[in-house]
Amino acid sequence: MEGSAKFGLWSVYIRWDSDNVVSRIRFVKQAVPGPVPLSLSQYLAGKKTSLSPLTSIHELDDTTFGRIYREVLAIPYGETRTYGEIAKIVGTGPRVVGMAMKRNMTPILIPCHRVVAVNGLGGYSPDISIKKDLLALEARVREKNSRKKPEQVI
DNA sequence: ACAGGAGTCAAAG
DNA sequence: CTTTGACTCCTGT
Repeated sequence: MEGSAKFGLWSVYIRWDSDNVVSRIRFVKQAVPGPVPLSLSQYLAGKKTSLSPLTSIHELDDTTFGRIYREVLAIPYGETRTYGEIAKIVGTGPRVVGMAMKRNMTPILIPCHRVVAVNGLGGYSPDISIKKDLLALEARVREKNSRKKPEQVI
């Protein structure tokens, strides 16, 4: 199945199968007719902080890229890590982490927007403003949720 | 083999 | 403050 959901000036195209395995997510300018998973539209609306039960087609094996994707998946909603931090955990260089992010077939699901440079945003395809907007959305939702339970703030 | 990245750090200008 | 260079190491060709 495939379709797209609006996100600001862009649309989020998604293709997935009946087992909730997502084979492609991509930002497009023109909407693609068709359904999207409920969890995605709720995430984009700031009503949900998890994309479950969706899973990515990417292998999370013990190759360098597999380990990188595993670490990126573990970054909590609303938080960020730097390329260098991920690289250190996985035991590789920061540029390799950037390379893995660029080749990520399922952005948002594997939250590469939460991986930033040590001194700024870092890059994002096809448009850096999408990364900024996703991080702003998560920060806003996280702020709203923490206001409900002040004690839970770290 | 080899070039080149969504990076990082330190040193120099 | 900005620029430059060394470092890194995996991937596609």
